[in-house]
Amino acid sequence: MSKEVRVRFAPSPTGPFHIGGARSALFNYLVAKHTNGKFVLRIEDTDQKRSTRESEENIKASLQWLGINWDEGIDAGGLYGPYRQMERLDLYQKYTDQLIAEGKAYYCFCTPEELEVERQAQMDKGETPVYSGKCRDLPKETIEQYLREGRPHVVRIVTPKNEILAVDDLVRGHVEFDSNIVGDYVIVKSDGIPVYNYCVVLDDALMHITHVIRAEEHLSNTPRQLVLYHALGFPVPQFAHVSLILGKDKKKMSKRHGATSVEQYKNMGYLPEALFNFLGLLGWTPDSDQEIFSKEELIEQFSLDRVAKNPAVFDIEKLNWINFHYMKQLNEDQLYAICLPHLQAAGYVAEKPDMEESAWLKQMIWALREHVQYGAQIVEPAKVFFTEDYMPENEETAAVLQEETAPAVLEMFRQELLSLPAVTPDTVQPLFKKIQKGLKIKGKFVYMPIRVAVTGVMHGPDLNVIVALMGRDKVLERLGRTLQ
RNA sequence: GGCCCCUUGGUCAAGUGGUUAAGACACCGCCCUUUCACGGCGUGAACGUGGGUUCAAAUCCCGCAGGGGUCACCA
Repeated sequence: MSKEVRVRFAPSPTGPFHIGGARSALFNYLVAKHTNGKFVLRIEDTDQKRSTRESEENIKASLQWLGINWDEGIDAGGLYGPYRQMERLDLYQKYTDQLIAEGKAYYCFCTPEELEVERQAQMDKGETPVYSGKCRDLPKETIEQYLREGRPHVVRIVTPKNEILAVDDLVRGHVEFDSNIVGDYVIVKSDGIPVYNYCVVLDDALMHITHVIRAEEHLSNTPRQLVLYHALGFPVPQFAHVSLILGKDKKKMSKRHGATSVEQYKNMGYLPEALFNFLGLLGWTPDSDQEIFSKEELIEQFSLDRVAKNPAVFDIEKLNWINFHYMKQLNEDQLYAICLPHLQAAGYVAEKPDMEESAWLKQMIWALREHVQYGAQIVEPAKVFFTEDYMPENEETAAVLQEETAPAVLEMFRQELLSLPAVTPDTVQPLFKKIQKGLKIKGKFVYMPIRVAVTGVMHGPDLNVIVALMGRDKVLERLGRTLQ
């Protein structure tokens, strides 16, 4: 048995939790669970300007909602904490001192202006901007003097020249980079806070992470990090760079593409199981035709060697299909819970419906379930029950009421309904047959005029169900309005 | 622009030298149905391009094109 697999998800809390982050977290989680390893959650909050506790909470809540639980990290504890980078500053400092003492890193006093000029010159020549190394060999006395003077400075890592930095990526294969394009980059900012590339390496190494599974945008960071692993003498973990999730236009998914945060999907009434399932299939395929996966099945079957190299477009239609599948498994109460908030948001239902109303709502929602792929979709079909200013939606629909037999049908239905002791789906259904026989017309000419008069549209659940749900008074009133 | 990654139907994708090039979503059609939907059945639809290698290439090699990512004292 080789050593335990330890993976991590290390988001920076700088905004709503993105769907792409969720997929990275999911893949890490699946690898951990599949191998009986550990999944660590670490917060990368060294960007003080953009990091917020609110975002951190959002990330945790989203992860929990999805059912992606972490074994170690924020709130969970563990042997290698703290798990928030800003709380690890002392640790970083120790290694920085060590690196400097060993001559593997050095103070740099170049001003941003100077650097900008250098960079621009290199860009103009069509070269990759790389730090010149100007401060690399500053005399010891000069350094000490500058330090005493309190000159602003950063710390840079010494990157060896003319080396090949190679990574054997678990999904991309062997990838090589030229160390000359890396240069002596900054590892500690002038405010004393270490930079991302430095923290990750230290943290991943110190937390004994064995597999770094992250989005492809980090692939080009890997050579930088490799330099650090070498300088610090830490073992290099396995890397797996998973391709990005794209929007419809094949560009990295962003706000322009509609909902991009996990929270938004939650709020739209998607089910966590569905998103979990969908995200799992985005960039990974089983070696079978299976499309619907429970969490357990995904854990059992997942493996990095079946992760696709090419980026995947986020296909909302497929998500809807998967979500619908899970929606069909809900019972009345569960479906009600998912749909209610949307009815309330639409202004159709009060904040706290009473017993009677919620009982009715449950029936109504249940009747519409075939039309609802995710919670928010309840609003459209439910509209007929709450809006009074409805009209036949188009000419074709309006024409139904112009049929020769329509008035007679509506009138007859009104009479029948009036004399019905109790209005239920079962008692209403026979009325249609009765009218059909009485007027000797096709069923379509019975159902359609009534349907349009009552709902304004030509489609929807069974008419008897609609009538029963709407109640006698409302139906009579609507029939009357049309008959005038 | 440099570096890096990617390229099979509209979308997700299987495929690792010989297949009628799977399957799913979507689309379209048919059936079911008072209607829409659900459900069932079915059709159409793909290897970016040019060169090689080979008896044989979606699969291997090279060029090109296209898309994407990244080049910070952001993560």
